[in-house]
Amino acid sequence: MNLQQLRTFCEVAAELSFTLAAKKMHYAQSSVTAQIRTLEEAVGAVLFDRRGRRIALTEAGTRLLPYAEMMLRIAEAAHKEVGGAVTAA
Amino acid sequence: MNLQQLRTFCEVAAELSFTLAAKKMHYAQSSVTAQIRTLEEAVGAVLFDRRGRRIALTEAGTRLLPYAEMMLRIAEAAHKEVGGAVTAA
DNA sequence: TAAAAATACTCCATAGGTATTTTAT
DNA sequence: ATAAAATACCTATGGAGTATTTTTA
Repeated sequence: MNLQQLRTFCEVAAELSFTLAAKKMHYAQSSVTAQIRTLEEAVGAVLFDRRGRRIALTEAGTRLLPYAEMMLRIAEAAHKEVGGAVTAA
Repeated sequence: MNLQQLRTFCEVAAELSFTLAAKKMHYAQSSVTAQIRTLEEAVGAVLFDRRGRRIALTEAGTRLLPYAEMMLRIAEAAHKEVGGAVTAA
């Protein structure tokens, strides 16, 4: 599990489409597929139901979502807080 | 910035030693050095003062630490919550 | 001089891409 | 027939290692 996968996961969950998420994030569609698959392996659960051209969050995916969003928010906050640091105490 | 770097960062901050952190985490010492350097580049700040064989958290490092710990805690919680899922709603 | 961090380098795993195939509307 | 996801395959980057050098207590 890593932050980039979580970003992609959130985007796919928002769009409910691998293809649209890929476009928004400037990834190839196959890269999004791969990222989600890797994330699914990492957490040990299927995150999306693939039903032909429709996808939907599974229960596991639904549970993961708020955690993912939280981590991304914190990562962003950390980046701001620390990146602004001049390292002079 | 990724979770593995943050784990390593927390361990180094706890031990105040690249070498000890490497041992604990079963990394080579040079890998820890590299991870920290990459993380420093990612956040745009030096995280440790290297003073010969002593190292110490910089102010930026001190600021980052609680965020890193928080992200790791949430990641662990997410893993538990979701990994336990049977995906059957 | 001894212990720790940095550096130089090598190797391999994987992330990302393109092209194609499968699948369900 | 078409649009979306999966798959096959390739390449390049970088993550991790070993070996060595630099540094300072």
